[in-house]
Amino acid sequence: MNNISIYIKKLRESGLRPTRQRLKICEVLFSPEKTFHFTINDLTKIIEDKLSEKISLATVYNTIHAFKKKGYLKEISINSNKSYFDTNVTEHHHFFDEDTNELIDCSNDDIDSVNIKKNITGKKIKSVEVLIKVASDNQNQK
Amino acid sequence: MNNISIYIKKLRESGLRPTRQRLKICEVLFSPEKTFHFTINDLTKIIEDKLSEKISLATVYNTIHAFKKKGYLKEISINSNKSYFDTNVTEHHHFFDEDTNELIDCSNDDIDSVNIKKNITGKKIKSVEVLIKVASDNQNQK
DNA sequence: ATTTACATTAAAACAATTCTAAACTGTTGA
DNA sequence: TCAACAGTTTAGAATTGTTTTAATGTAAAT
Repeated sequence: MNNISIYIKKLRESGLRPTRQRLKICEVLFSPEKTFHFTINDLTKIIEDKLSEKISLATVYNTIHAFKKKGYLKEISINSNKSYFDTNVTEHHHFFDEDTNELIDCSNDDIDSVNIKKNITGKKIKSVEVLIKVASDNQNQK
Repeated sequence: MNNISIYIKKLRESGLRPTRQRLKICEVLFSPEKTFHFTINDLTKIIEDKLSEKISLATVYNTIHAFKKKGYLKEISINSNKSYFDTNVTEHHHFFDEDTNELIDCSNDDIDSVNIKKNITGKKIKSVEVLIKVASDNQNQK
């Protein structure tokens, strides 16, 4: 199965028709070997560079949201004015570099698995996210 | 030392002069026995109820930011359009109820302490936050 | 090919936050 | 005491990220 068919499959499974714009979004998101983090703004810029034409923000937002809902993307919990997404949808945690505003994946070498001993009654755990904020030694906490 | 003097001390230590508006903010934040979570909007509403007059958003924002910088308040990492703050500044973690958009403190009974094995070179760990998202059993992940 | 339901788009709306500029207040020092 | 200054409050404007809207365009089913 070639890349395009995979993209079409992902789009359909997310309830979306494969269109030129959405396939381009897929190419940017799912063709790189390494997973990565992005904001909507980042993504739009990358797509417009590759496409050499404008893409509507509304299209980007709606596609990203559908992928997130389907589980093809994860949104990272972070207090920022912007939303950060991750193409790595496996269970993992993050460092956040306050000097550069950059997210960095945590590997199993970096952190022991988190053990939740007790949950809220009547609720189900949907996700567990660890965010480790770091900064240069000589810098104040944000 | 009475409450007012404590508030004045906190304000001065945060680089702010004690004014009527700011003392009211302190009263709402620091007089309750139990710590709590709030958004700027929540806080503004509470203050206006107590004060029976309007307080400018700019005043609330500037005071909250000064307290956060000084460490008298913590901001919780969460992907939401709003910022959530916590008057509990001790190291602890949170449940986030996706049904009600409510933050709930995690106690030591709920979670084992998180062990970071390896850090990013040249950086210092500023904080470690765990966010456990929960929802009703019969509900989809947001 | 026609039809229908869904997509794309630019622009408007919206919400949280930050900025601005004018009026105000508390403090300091003549 | 009171002028002068530094910092404060305020309403409203500006900014930013995101969502909605309504008109036009396109994919896919018949």
